Amino acid sequence: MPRLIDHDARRAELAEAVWRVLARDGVAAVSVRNVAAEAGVSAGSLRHVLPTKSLLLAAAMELVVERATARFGTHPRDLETRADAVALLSEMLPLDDERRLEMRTHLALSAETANDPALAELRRAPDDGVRTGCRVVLELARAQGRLRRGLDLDAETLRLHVLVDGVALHLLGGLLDAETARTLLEEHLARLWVRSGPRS
Amino acid sequence: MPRLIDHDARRAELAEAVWRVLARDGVAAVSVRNVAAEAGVSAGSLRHVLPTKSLLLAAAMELVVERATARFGTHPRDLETRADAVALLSEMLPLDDERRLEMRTHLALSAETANDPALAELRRAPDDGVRTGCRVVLELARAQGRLRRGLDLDAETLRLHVLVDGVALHLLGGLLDAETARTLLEEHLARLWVRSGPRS
DNA sequence: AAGAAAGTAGCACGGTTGTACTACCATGGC
DNA sequence: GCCATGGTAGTACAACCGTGCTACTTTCTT
Repeated sequence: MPRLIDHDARRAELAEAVWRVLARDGVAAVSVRNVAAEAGVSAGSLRHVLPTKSLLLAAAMELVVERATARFGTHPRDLETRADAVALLSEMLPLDDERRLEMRTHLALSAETANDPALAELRRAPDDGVRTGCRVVLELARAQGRLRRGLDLDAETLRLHVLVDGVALHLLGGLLDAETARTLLEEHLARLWVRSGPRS
Repeated sequence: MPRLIDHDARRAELAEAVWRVLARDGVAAVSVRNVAAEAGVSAGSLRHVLPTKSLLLAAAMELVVERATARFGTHPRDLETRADAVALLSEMLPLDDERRLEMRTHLALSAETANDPALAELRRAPDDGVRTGCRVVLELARAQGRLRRGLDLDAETLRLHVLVDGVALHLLGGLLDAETARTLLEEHLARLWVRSGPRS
């Protein structure tokens, strides 16, 4: 047997190369050759792991979801203060380079959905992830008695999801800075929280 | 002199052809030849009006802004009820095929900004347009005495802008239907309006 | 030590791309 | 009637695309 490589790790490296090319040079520059060069391997070698371009793009999209859910999953889950809830939600915002790359990839490849049936299925995954992320935050808050009574959790999840995506889009476009983004989330949650009862 | 054509009209036809190819087949399919075929002319003829691909894409982007501002500008401007305000804001949402095409174009070409310096400048125009649209709605409401006192118009414009973009994104992604989109706007405005005083 | 398997690199292919350039056509002013 | 001119179409070219295929290298098993 020859040297074995970790296929998953390799796929991740190549997917990240897609992210970088995408962000730096645009969708049009995402070719098998360019991505291979960015990853420091030959095109033939890349094709050994990801045989078609469609699979390459799918891997790039899948890694976005994987990284985002991992990040969200390892975040501490006690919502001591409202700021903790904001911090948890902020995990889904493009606040550093890594997350900006991920979101740009998500947006660009979502647009390419029409062309590539393999991407069509994956398009829903990030949206679903953010949706359940929002829901989880609200459910945690409710479990800890922070939420006002009589709130429709479905409706509030939807509203929060719209807000988070709107803020994310504006962050990516440079229309918002991190601080005001935080404030927007904070103010939104303030309307859902119990009226500063015991200590929140 | 030979037959003269209306260059502006021609540019608009070609820009709309870009929209359609973009939405139907994805960004990758937007080539000079494909767009020319979609518009029913030859590539050579297209190049006579839009000499480079960069200019073609810029024309597609410019038409988005042009159409959107025209639509917003001709909308009746009396905010008799809150529903009128919602209707005015809805002008900026992708609620019909034309506006869906426009938004998809805006999103896709924004992502391509890195590649094309000519697009980089145009990227801000749609954002600025929506922003001032939101501001205009709030200013009209205030002028007609519908707004609560003590509101920071800058801050509220920003919040409304985030909401409108979030709703627009969700509409385009099929995560929202027109009716709930309308409700979201309505509820947001309800918090800014005077407490149903004289009759609103 | 030897061979088989896994990984790598690279070339070849048909096709498409953006753009330059040229020939052709239709029309308006003289 | 004619020709200059704006519009149209088509071809040519170098570059790049995705993908198939083949040689070469490396390493583990026997």
